[in-house]
Amino acid sequence: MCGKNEAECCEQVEIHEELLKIVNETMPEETELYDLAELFKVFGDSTRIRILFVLFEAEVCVCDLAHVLNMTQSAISHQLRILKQNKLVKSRRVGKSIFYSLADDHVRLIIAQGREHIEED
Amino acid sequence: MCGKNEAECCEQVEIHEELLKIVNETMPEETELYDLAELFKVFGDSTRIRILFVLFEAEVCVCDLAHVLNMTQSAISHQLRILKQNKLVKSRRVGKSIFYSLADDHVRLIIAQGREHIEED
DNA sequence: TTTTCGTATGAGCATATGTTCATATGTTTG
DNA sequence: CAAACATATGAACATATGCTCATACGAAAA
Repeated sequence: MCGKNEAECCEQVEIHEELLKIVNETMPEETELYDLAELFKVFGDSTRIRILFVLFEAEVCVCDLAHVLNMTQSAISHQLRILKQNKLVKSRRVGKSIFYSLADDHVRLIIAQGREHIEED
Repeated sequence: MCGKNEAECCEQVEIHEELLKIVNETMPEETELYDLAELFKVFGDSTRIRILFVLFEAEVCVCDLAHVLNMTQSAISHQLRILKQNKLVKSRRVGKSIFYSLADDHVRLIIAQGREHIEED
């Protein structure tokens, strides 16, 4: 580990204090950091990503999602719950079925940015 | 579970076929879906998010990151490895220290979109 | 060259996560 | 009301993940 005491690290003392100050000013609250990580965690699963890509095209019921993605109704349902809790999708009941759709356009934008990133070189 | 056979689901047959066709056309390759999820997984941890917020402000060495975020050098180093592998940060050596900085601006954009989303209502 | 400093990394452990299975809930139909 | 259908949910299990500890690596200084 570096430095013998708090202020001494990498032989930089002033820069250190400066950095601490700036970071303390710009770093979001603990709650927001946690919520942010929580949000991205939702995007961090290929099953949920696939569900979102289907919802980019149409409003569909759980049953169709399961069929199109070739997965169990239960698995899909569990993931939809997570997507809904994080307000990425919304649902409405039509008879026995429940149709899911995108909650807002941030979802498209975030995924678009992600695609741009991984398509570099 | 729904439907007795493949084409029969929620009493919708044609819509089903239509959906399958559209999804097959627009759904990215398995590899890309996996990479996308992998990328967002990187953003899905508050420690890494905090590291990125520091790098938003300045180019810093591992030691300073550990100090500013009040975490072990090892823990920070492990996370930096993940961030680097996914090309979110880059590094350069200066003497004994290694300075890390943002790899590109997609990082800022993605996090900005995320913040917008969680700040709704 | 040996020591010191800054960083990287592998093993181990505790926790988190995704899927399956069984079952519950809610709606429509007979 | 009972049966059938669509979806939701809890428990269990296997895998993934983040941190710690010990240690290795790499560069600079003695």
